[in-house]
Amino acid sequence: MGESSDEGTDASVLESLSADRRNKRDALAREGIDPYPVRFDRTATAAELHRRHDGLDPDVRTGDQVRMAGRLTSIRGHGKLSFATLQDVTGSVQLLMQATTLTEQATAVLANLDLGDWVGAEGEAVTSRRGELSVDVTDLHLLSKALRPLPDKWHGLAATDTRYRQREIDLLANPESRRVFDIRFNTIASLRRQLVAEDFVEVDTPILQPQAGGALARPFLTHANALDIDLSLRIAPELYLKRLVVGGYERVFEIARNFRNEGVDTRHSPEFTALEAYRAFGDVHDGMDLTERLVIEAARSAAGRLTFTVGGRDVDLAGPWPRRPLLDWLEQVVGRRLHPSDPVEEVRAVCDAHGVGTLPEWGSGKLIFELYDTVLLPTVTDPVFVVGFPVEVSPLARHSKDDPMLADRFELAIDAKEFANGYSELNIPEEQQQRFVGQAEAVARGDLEAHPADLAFVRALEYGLPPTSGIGIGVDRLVMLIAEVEAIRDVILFPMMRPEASA
RNA sequence: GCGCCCCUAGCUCAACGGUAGAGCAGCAGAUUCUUAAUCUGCAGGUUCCUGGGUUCGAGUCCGGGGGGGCGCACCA
Repeated sequence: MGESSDEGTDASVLESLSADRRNKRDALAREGIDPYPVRFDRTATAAELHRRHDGLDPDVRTGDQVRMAGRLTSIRGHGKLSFATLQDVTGSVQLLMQATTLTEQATAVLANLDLGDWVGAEGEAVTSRRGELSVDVTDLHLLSKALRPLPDKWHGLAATDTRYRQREIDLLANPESRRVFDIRFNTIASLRRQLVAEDFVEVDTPILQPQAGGALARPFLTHANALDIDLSLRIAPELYLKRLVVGGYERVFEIARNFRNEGVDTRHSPEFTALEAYRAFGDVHDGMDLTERLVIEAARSAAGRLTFTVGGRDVDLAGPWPRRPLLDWLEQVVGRRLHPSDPVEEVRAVCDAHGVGTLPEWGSGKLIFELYDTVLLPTVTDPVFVVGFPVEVSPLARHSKDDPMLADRFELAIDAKEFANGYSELNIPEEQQQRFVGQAEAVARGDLEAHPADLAFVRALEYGLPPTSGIGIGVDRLVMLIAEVEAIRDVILFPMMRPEASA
């Protein structure tokens, strides 16, 4: 927001609201009540209390003495009787506070309470006359003071930049935001659980790399002072993971934060999360099988269903998902069989006819890929595996046994977006070397996104990479689908933003 | 990068170019069954910043700057 806001110059209102809260805190301290106690022993969460006592008649005393802790989200003073809502990680429970039965300390704390304060409450589980499960509080502890007022309890927090910059209050004020991130973490937990169950080992590989490989993208650059060398932030963990397979880890995966120095929009974040998994002795078909299992089970586990609606479009994840050869599908749509071996001018003409923008240095394979990306992909809603991509745009994938210009590679398309990618890994060192040379020529032509030659990787292949199936899944996009949100920023806790105005 | 839109009280939002308002939150009071509690009263503002003008008058219209959103292009 405005910027003269540091230094306390804009001050007035917020300052006085905070001053009130500060004064209450200090008042308690003067009465000998520590406003920042070091610990509190909780004996029950809100969910546990509801589990134990839901369904009781009104005005019942259970005899169950509990100590609850959480944040105060609502206070309804009623003279000598007050109601409050205490919210913890599991849910919320009502506090019922009667002046006649509160301890002296509880009375003092209650008098100096504000919305947003962390409190610990001791008392008996009862139901109110209206039948709501409540804690009939006898003692009350301030656990930490909220010196700043929370957003509107009913309308929540709507200002988008505040939601992203101060995610903590977005989570506090907007249950919807909390729901989305619960789904995110459940999704990731499910992916991890499944892979571990299938004997994959979770590993971690370098984020700072001498050269960023494993994908085609512009990297972020940085510098290591100790070695006086330039480094890139990784754009994909692929090459290191395959080196681990060379080293004998037959099944590995990494849930990797990747960094790409490219556009920021609803579907792209410079910092995003990918799952990559490699499995020795498998091929591209095993990769598709694994991808389908992982995605379906993640959706079931995190959302409890397989149908989702995003932006008015219905997506059904129920399998098995169709597998469509790219060239067949393209033929149906453009009315002509294309192949990477076709003369560039002819493929380019098809691109022109379908309004696909091209660059002069692109070969037939790249042009075919662009046709897929801009003509075919946007028509997808339910999941489809597209198989058989030009080798020209797949520098790390094995060529197909019966067509050396096509790679044994799939992309998983859902809702007009690429969700996953995978292939039979190229494990022939000389061919990998040759592919890198081809990419180097692209660099020479000015292509900023060609794959750099990685000699350490080729050397690793020379020690022998077994036949290997590899997959990569875009975790953020998967979460967007399962949580039914349209902006990638809504599934990333702290998305990249310009810094707030400096003091 | 280009185009369109937005920025008003702590929060959510009003104000044909005409004295900046409401709800919630806050403060004071009433209230032992509320749960968006209710009732009475009070207070709360450099309208993101900055400069100029149609002019008597700018939150509103124009220029510059800042932040954000959406769309297009590149990308996953």
